[in-house]
Amino acid sequence: MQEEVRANKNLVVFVIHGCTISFVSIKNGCDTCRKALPKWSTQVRVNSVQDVGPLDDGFSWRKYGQKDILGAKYPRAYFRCTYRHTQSCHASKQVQRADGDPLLFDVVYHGNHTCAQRSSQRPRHAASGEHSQPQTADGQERSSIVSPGLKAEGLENPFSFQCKPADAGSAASSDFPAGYAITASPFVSPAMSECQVVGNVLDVELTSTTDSQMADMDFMLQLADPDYFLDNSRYF
DNA sequence: GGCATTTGACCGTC
DNA sequence: GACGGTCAAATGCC
Repeated sequence: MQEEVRANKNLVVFVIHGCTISFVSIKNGCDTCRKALPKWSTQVRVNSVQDVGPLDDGFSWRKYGQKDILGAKYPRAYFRCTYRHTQSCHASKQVQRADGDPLLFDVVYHGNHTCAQRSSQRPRHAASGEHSQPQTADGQERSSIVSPGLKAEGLENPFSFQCKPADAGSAASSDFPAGYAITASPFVSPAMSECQVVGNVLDVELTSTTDSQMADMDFMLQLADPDYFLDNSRYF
């Protein structure tokens, strides 16, 4: 499943079937807290140009900006969590249509939601903008849909995994406790049937070619608790 | 009225 | 100076 892993002492980047997940270590001497936030991206394909359903990932986002990016055909939209101020949730994301494929969106997430709120209610401007709720042909709102294959595996949240150390006795895995569960919220798309998440993060086998500390780590990557990940970032 | 998006201006980084 | 990211005033919708 792993396509590529790029890692050094400060940064680890996973590229898995088109889905890039990068973590900036909190120990890398960054200037701001924002830079220490986990960052990952995914690509989402829609069925039609008008179909922006996949951009509703279950959280409530507020658009705060849009920029034309040099060399990019389409502008980049900037979103932050609606509860940024009320709950100090600093999750944000950037959405940009791919140049070569208008049906493909590049979505980059920064930080994890510290708010516990999902966008169960329909956004006020659901008919416009880039995170409208997916709707059925008759205009009814589509309920949350879980990827069938993952649902079959008993995962209500398709991107919530259990840690799976390859070797419970190894020094590396002892600090990465089995059963440690966190949630990759951005990938919980209620619009799974409407789109194709090009990259799925399921099982990451991380093998270092440059750092002996990283040798043959095999674990289930989980995203919702970056603090834990960053605390253990010495492995990267 | 409250909350959302839009969009030009501003700021920080390279 | 160019560029990307964010701010905030203006505006619109419910």
